[in-house]
Amino acid sequence: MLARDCFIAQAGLHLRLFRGHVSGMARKKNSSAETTRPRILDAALRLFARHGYAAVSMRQIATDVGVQAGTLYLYTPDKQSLLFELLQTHMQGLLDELATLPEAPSPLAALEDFTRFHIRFHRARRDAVFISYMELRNLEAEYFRKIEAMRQRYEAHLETVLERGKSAGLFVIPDTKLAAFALIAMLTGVNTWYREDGRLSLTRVEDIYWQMVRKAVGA
Amino acid sequence: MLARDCFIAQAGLHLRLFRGHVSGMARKKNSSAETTRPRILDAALRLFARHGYAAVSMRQIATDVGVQAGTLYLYTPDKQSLLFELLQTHMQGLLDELATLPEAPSPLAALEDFTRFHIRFHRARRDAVFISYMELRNLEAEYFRKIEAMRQRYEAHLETVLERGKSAGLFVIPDTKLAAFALIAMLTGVNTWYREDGRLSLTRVEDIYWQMVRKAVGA
DNA sequence: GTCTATAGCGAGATAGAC
DNA sequence: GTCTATCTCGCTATAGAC
Repeated sequence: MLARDCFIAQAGLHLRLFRGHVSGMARKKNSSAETTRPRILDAALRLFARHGYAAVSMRQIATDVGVQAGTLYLYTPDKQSLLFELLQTHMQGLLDELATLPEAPSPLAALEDFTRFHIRFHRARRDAVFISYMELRNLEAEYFRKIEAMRQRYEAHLETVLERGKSAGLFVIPDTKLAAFALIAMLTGVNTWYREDGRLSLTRVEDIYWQMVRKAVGA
Repeated sequence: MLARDCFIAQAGLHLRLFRGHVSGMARKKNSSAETTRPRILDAALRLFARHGYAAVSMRQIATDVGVQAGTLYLYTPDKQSLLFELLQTHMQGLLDELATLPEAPSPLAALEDFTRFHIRFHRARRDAVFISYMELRNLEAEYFRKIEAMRQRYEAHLETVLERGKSAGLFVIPDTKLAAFALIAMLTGVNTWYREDGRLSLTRVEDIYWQMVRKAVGA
């Protein structure tokens, strides 16, 4: 609680300092500054996914980026902020890309679009997905609520699709909320076993999962 | 490998010392010795599940049990052995209980039995399940392989059921392995949202999931 | 069988030189 | 903008008293 307030204050301060610095200078000669921060986030993403948030030290992240540990604190107020930013960026990207899906002509088409989108997006960002599911508990309460709210907006999209198909008499679903949970868990599960050099292409996997999804909702 | 042998040797040593002490004395007044080890495992299970293996300190486990940190090392050679024993015990329990399921009269009945068993068992041991999925990466290679092999034996059971139903013309399944992965992910997902005080009983949840499973395999 | 005490190490984070 | 140096803290694990 106290730690939380302290953290928010620090995050605000850091943001202000960082923006002021960028807008105040016209030079662009030393481009490492613009690329260091993304590289820190990339390294943190990969290391957190591989070893777990708690198991990764700031020193490891720094080594991976090629800077000293102290340098990290020019770009983030602390380790927790790094995690939160990764999760928030991931969830926002998920919602943004979902919003770009074209309006489907039918609930069935909308469900297929969602199925293929979910598999593709989650596969492409498997590290972020893994962190999103595993490290939520390491977020302080306020941050946790924000990420959780974004996740629920994503689930709500699928629920709406299912509800429409049910109302139109196309789907047979005993419980819309449970069906949404079940389908998302099933689709996300692809990440636990799929390998690029396996016997199936991702498109083929999409096809097979779509068949199972379609049958599961009784269409 | 070395660590494991070391652990067994030490556990044996400890057992011998302990027995010698008890048999040498007639008293039984201080019974804490028999209960301390299980209590350590219980505490570790709960804390690992809640905060993650790397985030939990031996001091926290000791505090939870009500002993000093140093005392833990009378019952386990190190922290990693604690994790491995929890995972192994869980997986063995899963396989043992699966083996007690009565022979089903048909592949459809066998699939229903599996579905309900999986939901019930995984719900009852959610902490161990969570650790099994999250903390595998914290195991050293040798330990990892052992747990992984047990998991594959469990999956093989479901694949066999699906294959039989497919051969009998009861199921329509484009790919048996993918269907097994998909169903297990879907069923395990119950743990992420189910609450004892929610609107649905676990039996009702089993019913609803079984309907979805049955339709997904085309039966 | 549990305690206190501590060795030895590495963590997160900060200060100030350049 | 990055470095070196360092503060303070908590960790795993061990030693030895009782």
